[in-house]
Amino acid sequence: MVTMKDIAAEANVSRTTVSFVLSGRCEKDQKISPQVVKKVRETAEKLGYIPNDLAQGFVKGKSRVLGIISTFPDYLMPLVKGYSDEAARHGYSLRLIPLEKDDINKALMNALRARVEGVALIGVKERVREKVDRDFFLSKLPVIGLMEQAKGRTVRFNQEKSAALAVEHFVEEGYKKIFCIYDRGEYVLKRKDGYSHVMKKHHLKEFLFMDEAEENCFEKVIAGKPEAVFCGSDYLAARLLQEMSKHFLRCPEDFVVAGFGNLMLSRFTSPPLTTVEEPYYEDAVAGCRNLIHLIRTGESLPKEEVIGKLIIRESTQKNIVFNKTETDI
Amino acid sequence: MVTMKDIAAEANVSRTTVSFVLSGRCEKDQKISPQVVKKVRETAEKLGYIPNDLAQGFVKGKSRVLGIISTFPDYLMPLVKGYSDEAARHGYSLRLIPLEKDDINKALMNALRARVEGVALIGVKERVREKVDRDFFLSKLPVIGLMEQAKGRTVRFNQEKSAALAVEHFVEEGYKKIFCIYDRGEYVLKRKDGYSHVMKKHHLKEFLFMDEAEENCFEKVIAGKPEAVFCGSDYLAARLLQEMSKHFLRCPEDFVVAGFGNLMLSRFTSPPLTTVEEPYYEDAVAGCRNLIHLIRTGESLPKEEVIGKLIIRESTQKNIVFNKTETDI
DNA sequence: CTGAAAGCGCTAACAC
DNA sequence: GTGTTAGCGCTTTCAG
Repeated sequence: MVTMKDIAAEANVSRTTVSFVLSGRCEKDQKISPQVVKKVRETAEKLGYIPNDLAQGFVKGKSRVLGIISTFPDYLMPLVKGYSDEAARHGYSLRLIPLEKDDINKALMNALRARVEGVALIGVKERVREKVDRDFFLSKLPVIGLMEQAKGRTVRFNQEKSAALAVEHFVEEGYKKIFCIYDRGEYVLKRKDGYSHVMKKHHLKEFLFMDEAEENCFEKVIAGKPEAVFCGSDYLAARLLQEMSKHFLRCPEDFVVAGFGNLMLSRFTSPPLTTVEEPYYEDAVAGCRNLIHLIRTGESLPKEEVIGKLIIRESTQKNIVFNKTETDI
Repeated sequence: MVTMKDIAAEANVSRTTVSFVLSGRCEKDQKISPQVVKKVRETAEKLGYIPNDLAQGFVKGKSRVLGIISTFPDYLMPLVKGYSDEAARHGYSLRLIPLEKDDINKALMNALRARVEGVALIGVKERVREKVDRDFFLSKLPVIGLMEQAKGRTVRFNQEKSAALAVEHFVEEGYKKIFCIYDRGEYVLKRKDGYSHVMKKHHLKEFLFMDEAEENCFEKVIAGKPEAVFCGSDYLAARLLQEMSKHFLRCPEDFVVAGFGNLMLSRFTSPPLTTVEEPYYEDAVAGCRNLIHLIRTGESLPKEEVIGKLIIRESTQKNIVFNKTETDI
C-alpha cells in the first residue's frame, strides 16, 4: 500500500507538503507553488495512492461514520437507505450495528468502540430503549431515537393523526358503520387511537376488533357486516381481503377497506389498497440531517410534525369501480 | 476519552501490560500475575475505558469491517441482514457503501479508502459490474459478486432450475396449457428459460407473454384461457391476480397461478401465492462466509449450487380449496 | 512557500 | 513476569 511518505520520496518533497496538497488545503492555509502541487498530484496518481481513511480518522479523532443500531427487519430498508443517502451527501458513511438479543447496551458499546460520530436507533422497541444504562449518556455520543437526550418525544411522524385521515375519509364518504382491526404493535395501537378519536368526534359507535393468536377476528368482522373497515396496518388489511375473497365477498362492493403503511404489498392486493403513506424514507433523511446537525452543533433541529398522506386506491372506490372494470374489458 | 496510558498510570503498570491484559492475550504469549490482571481490569472498568477500534485497526492494518456495495433497494434487506448476521459471528461489522449513478469504480475506491477487508456487491447489474477498471484488481481486495476474480459464475442460486420446479409441478398436476409471463429483469429472463426448458422437455406448446410498458399483457393472458400460469416474479403474479379479480375470475378455480421469489407480498395476495422461495438470507450468509474465507485464505469456497424450494399455497390448490373455504366458514 | 518534529492510541518485538 | 522502544499513516503547529 503506497503511503504519503512514498509520494514525498518520489516527488522529492516533504510529507507535510504532500499532506497539504492531497487534503486540498494547499490554496488556503499554506501556499504551495503550482508546479509542486502538480507534481505531487501526478506522483500520487502514478503510484496509485489510496488515502487511508482509517489513519485520518484516527489522528483527527473523528471517523466520518454514523452508526445504525437495529435488528434490520425487512420493512426498514427505506429507513436505512434514507440514512445512507443523506449521510453520503454530508461525507459520512454508515456502519451497521446489529442489535442482538435486545442488548442495547452492547450495541451502544460497539458504536462507541468504533468511534462513530453519531448513532441512530431504528425500529427499536420502547421496552428495549428503556434499558440503556444511565452512564451511557456520559459518553455524550449524539443519538437519535432515544428519549433521554431529546426532551419530549422524538417522533416526527404522528401515527394518530395520520390514521385519522383514513377514518375521516370514510366519514366524509357517508359511512357510519366503520370497523377497526388492530393488533398489539406499538404503532398500530396509536393508529387505533386515531380511529377512536375520529369516531368519538362524530358520535359514531366504535367497533374494535383485535387480531389475536387464538381467534380469527376477520371472521367476526365479516359477520358483523360493516360498511367500511380501517385496519391498523397493511398486513391486517391484506388478510381481511383474503378472508373476504374466501367468503366470495368483494371489496369495495360489499364493504370498503383501508390499510396503513403504504407498504409494497398494498399495491399488489386485489384490489389495491387505500392506505396511509408512512414516509419512512423521508423521515430517515430528516432524521439523518438532524443527527448530523446534532453532531455539529450539539443541538437538535426543531421537530416538525409530519402527517401521512392518504393514498386512495380501488379498495375504497365504491362508485367508480364498476365503470372501471367494464371499460377495462 | 480514557486511553490505555491513563489505565497504566492509574494502575502503576506499563502500557504494554495493559495492552496484554485487555486484549485477552495475557494467558498466552505473556504470563502476567493474576493480581496485576485483576488490577488492570478493575482500573479500566473504573475509568470507563472504551477500546478504540480505529486505532487498533490502524496499527494492525485491518479494520475488521466488510463493505457492502449496493443501491439498497427494498427487497434486498434480507441480503444485508444475512451478511450482517454472519459477519457479526466472525467479529466483523458492515459498512454500507452506496452505489451512486452506477459509478462502481467510485464505490470500490470508497471501499479501498475505508480499508475494509473485503467487499460484497449485492444486486448490482451485470452492465455496471462490467465497468470495473482492470487495475482495481491490482488492489487484491477480496470481492464477492464480481466475475473476474472468481473464474466462472459466482451464482449459487440457480434461477432456471428453480423456476423449473414450479412448471414441473404444473405438469405433474396434469395441466397442459401452461402460460408464462415475464419481463426484462435479468433474473426473470432466466426463470423464463426454466419454463421453456420444461415445456420443451414435455413436448408442450409454449405460451410466452412479456409485460411491457405499452400493452397490458395480463388481458391477453386471461383472454387466452390458460389452465395454469407461471409468472417470472411474485409482482407479476400479484398483478395477474388483480386482473383476474377485475374480470370476476377466481384463482385457483378458473386457472392456477404461481409466482417466484416468496416475497412478503406473496403471502398477502388473495389467494396466497404458490411461489418459489429464493433464499436471499441464506445466500447472504453463505456469501459472507465465503467472503471471510476468501479474506483469510485467498481462496473461494467451492460453489455449491442451490435450488429454490417450491412453496405451495392456495393459488394452485384447485382440489381442496372448496373444502377449505367451507370448513373455514 | 516548505520542512522538521511531535503526537494521535495501540501493538509487538525484544530486553530486563 | 514486566517494561522499553519503535513504529503504523497522517495531521498540524511552528521554525526556517
